[in-house]
Amino acid sequence: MRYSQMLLPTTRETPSEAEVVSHQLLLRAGFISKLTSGIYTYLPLGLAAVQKVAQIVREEMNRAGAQELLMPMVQPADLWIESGRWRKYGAELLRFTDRHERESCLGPTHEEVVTDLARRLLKSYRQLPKNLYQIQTKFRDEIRPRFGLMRGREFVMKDAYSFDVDDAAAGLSYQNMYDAYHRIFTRCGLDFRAVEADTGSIGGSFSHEFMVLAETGEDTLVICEDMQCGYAANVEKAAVAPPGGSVAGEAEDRVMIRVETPGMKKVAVVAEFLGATPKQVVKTMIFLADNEPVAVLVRGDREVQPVKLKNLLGATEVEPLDDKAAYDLTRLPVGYLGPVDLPLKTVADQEVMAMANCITGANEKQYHLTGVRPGRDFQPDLVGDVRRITAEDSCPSCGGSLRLTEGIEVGHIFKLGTAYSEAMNATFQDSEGRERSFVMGCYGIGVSRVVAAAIEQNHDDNGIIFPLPLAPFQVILLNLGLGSDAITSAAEELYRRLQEGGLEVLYDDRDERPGSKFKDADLIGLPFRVTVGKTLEKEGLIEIRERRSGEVEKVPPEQAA
RNA sequence: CGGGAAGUGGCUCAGUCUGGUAGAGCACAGCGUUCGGGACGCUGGGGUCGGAGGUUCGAAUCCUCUCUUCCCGACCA
Repeated sequence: MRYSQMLLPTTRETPSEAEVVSHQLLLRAGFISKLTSGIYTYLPLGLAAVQKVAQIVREEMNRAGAQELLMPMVQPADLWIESGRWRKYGAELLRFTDRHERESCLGPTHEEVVTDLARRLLKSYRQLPKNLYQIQTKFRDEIRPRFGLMRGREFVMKDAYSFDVDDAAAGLSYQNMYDAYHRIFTRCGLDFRAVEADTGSIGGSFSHEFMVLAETGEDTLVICEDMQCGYAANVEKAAVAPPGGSVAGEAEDRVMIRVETPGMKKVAVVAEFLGATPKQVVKTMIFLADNEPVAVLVRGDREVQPVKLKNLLGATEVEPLDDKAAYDLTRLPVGYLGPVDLPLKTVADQEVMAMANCITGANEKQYHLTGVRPGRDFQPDLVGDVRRITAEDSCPSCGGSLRLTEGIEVGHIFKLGTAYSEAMNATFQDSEGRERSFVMGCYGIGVSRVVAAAIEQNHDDNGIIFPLPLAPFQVILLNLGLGSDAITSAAEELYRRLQEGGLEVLYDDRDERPGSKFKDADLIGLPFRVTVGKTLEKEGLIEIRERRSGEVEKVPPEQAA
C-alpha cells in the first residue's frame, strides 16, 4: 500500500478525550475515529489490525473443529422472553420496536439465536457434537463506555457455542476451546493468563477468563508465584484458604464489655483508641442483596468481595450501601454496627469465626464492644469465604505465595450446561431414542479489544510496537529521497520485490520531510522499517530497523528480506 | 444511575473571574528557502464560542434550562 494514497490521519497531539495509552495511540496513529461515545469507525489501518486478530481466531477455531456462520444482529424479543433474559438482561440490551410494533433488540450475544437454531436443525445425537461460531459486531449499551476500543458499545467479537450430548462430552468441548484459546493468544504474541472466573450474567457453572497482563487492565488477578502450580484467578472469584490456627489456643475467656467510643466510626480509629489493631476488629458492613439488607462481617483490615458474597447468598444482585442509604433502610446506628443482637440477616467471613477476642460495634451510637467471641456472643446466619484475597494470602491450590496483577479480559469461556436448552426446549434424541437437552458451552473473544490490549502491552513513548502477527503491515518502507531518481527508483524496486516476497508493505512515498516520516513510522508501530535514503547514495546500502529493539542493520538493497 | 470535570476553527488550548471588534500553536492552501528524527519566512482560507431562553445599549463572558463528551463507582469480550 502506498502511504500517499491511504487514509491514515496521524496527529502529533493527543486528543483530550483519550486517557489510556491504547486509546491515545489508536487515535493518534489514525486507526480509529470516534462517531459517538463508545462507537468507532475502524479506519483502514485499524481494520487491518482487527482483521489480523480475526484471521488468527478463525484459523484456530477451524482447526479446533468449529464451524463459522453468521447470525443476525437484530433479534426478536420472543427468543429472549423464552430464555428469561428479556427481563434479566437489563438496560444493556438495546431494545426497540419495528414498524409492526414487534419488539426486538440488538444482539449483545447470541445464546438465544443459536439455541433456537440448534433446536430446529439438530435432531439427533448423531449430529453432535457441534461447535458454531461467528465473528461479528456486537452491541451492548454499556453504562459507561470507556478507553476507546477497550470498552466500546459496539465491538467486534468472536462468539462460539458448543452442543454436546452430555456433561462429559461438554467437558471435552470446553477443554478443546480452552486449548484453542491458548493457541490463539500465544499466536497473537501476547503475555496472557487463563484464570478461574465468575460466570456473570451469561450464567452457567464453570468458566475461565483469558487475561492479557497490562497495567491498565480493568480486572485484578491473583497468580501463584509457583510456576509448577500455575494457579491463577480473578480476585472476584479467588478462593481464600480457610484460616489456620485454632481458636482454642486463645481460649482464655474474655467477657464482653461495652465501651464508649465517641465519634469513632472508622476501624483504624477505634482500634487505636482501644490499643488494638484493625486485625482485632470485626467490621460490619451493610449490603443490599436482591433488595434485602444483609450485614456482612469481615476482619477490620479486610475488604468484602461482592461477587463472592453474591454467590454465597445465591443472589442475583449485590451492592454495598453507603452510610446514608444503610441508615435510611435499616434505621440502625451506622458506624457502630456489630453482629451481637443485630436484627438483620448476617453473613460472616470464615476468618471472623476464627477470631477469639474481638472488637465490634455495639449497635448503639458512640459505643463498641470488646471481648466479643464469635459463636458464643453471636451466631451468623451464614459463614463462608466472602473477603477479597490479598497478596499476603497463600495460594489456595498449593499454599505458595501469590502475586496480584492487572489484566484485560480478552476471552471468556463458559460451561453453560442445559440452562438455555431447557429454558428454550432445545432437545435431541439420544441413542436410546430419549429426548435430551443439549449440554452447551459458550466461548467469547473480544477481537477489537485484543487490538487495544496488544497496544497496552506493547508500546513506548514514540508509539505502538506491534507484535508481528497482529501488525497491519509487517514492514514500512521509507523513501527519503523523493528528489532523487536513483533513490526513488531503488525504493520503488524494493517495494515491488518485498511484496513479491510475500511481505505486507506500507510504502511511505509521501512528499514529507524525513523527520515526519520517522515519527509516523514509530507511531504506527510496524515491526520493521526499511529506509532508502542518503546511505544508499553514500554507501550503496539501505537500513533495516526493528521497531521494538531499535536495532539497525545496513544491507545492500538486493538482500532485503 | 450516583459523584466530578469539560464543551471556543480539523487538533491542543488561551480568552470567561472583572460583559465592549473572537485569539495562538499545530493542521490545511499558495510562494520561496530547506530536506536522516514532527524545519523556516511571507501570504491565505476556515469559528452559529454545544443548543435554547433570559438579563443588558451590548453576552464566548452573567442567569436558567438543556444536549454532548470525558473521568471515578456498579456491568462486561
